[in-house]
Amino acid sequence: MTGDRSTRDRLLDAFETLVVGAGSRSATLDAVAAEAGVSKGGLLYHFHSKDDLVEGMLDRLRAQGEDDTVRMRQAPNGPVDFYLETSVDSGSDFDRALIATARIAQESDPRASAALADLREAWFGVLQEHLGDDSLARTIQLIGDGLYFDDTTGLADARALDHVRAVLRRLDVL
Amino acid sequence: MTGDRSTRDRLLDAFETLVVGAGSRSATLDAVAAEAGVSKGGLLYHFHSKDDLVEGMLDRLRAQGEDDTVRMRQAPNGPVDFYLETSVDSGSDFDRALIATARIAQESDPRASAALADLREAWFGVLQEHLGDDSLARTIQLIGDGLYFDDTTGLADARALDHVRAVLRRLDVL
DNA sequence: GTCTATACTAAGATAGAC
DNA sequence: GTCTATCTTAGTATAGAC
Repeated sequence: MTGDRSTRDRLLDAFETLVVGAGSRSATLDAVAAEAGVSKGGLLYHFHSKDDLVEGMLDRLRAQGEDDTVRMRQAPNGPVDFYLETSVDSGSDFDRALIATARIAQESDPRASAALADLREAWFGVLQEHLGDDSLARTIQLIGDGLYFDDTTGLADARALDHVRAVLRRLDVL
Repeated sequence: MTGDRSTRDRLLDAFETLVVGAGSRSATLDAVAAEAGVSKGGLLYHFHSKDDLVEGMLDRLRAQGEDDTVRMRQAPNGPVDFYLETSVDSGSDFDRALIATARIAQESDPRASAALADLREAWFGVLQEHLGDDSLARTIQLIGDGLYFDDTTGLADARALDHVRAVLRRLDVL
């Protein structure tokens, strides 16, 4: 068990990086292989098709998502602040997988949409459980979605999170 | 001045429809021409390239956006409710143009990002002016972004808007 | 102003050597 | 398990007829 990533993992990393950076359209087999430092044939040994690459990414995302909800429940500053903070892209592996998945979901891939929907349901569950208030939980989830959207569209505002915290304090949530 | 749309407009409509439905990758010249009921050659007479199609769409979006901020200022239930309501896709021409543009922005087209940023700045200006509160204006804008994001990712919740209104009433905004 | 035909290019995928 | 070479398809764009 060294820190080395397997070729398979490096290929998934490369795929996500390219999808995040320029859309799945630009994440061609050639580009993914080059980014991972592997030949196209090498890539196709691990993943039979581009579609297979998506499946592999979603499998990894699901595992990462389970870890995330556990951390959300146990977060020192509470699940709400944890959720908001992690809605802004911190550059983690999980963020990258999430952004890549959302992009692919928007290109009408039902498997990606389903994976995202599952994740969101889990997050909402933790928020609802903690707040005991559907409207508040939904609204906070929407704020998280907004932070996330702005980030991925290049519209991010550095002070956005502080503004949100100020408003949530008025609602006695933080 | 009849209700007929010019071929040029029908081509832009078709382009937006395809981008919204399946991403700009699927909005091929063949597909756009077919959707508009024109041959590929006919399309290329009006728009010299796919890129030209994007420019045409952005020009139209800017004009639609100016109309929208005027309506937002004059909305009977106030700008906040107008903004939130129009953040959910109502199927209007403007919504379609906006969703198409956001998708193209996410594929790293700086012109699309810039057009979106201008629109958002205008909306924020109206919210800020009406509320006199930066934190609240930003937070409401994020909620709108969240509503919009959920809509475009197939995660929309029919009751989301009601939940948001309930929370905003607690803040004496609505 | 719109059409058909076609050249060019890029991407996905396969086969088989090493 | 990874490589090179190659086939095939699909998409962009041009040329020129009508």
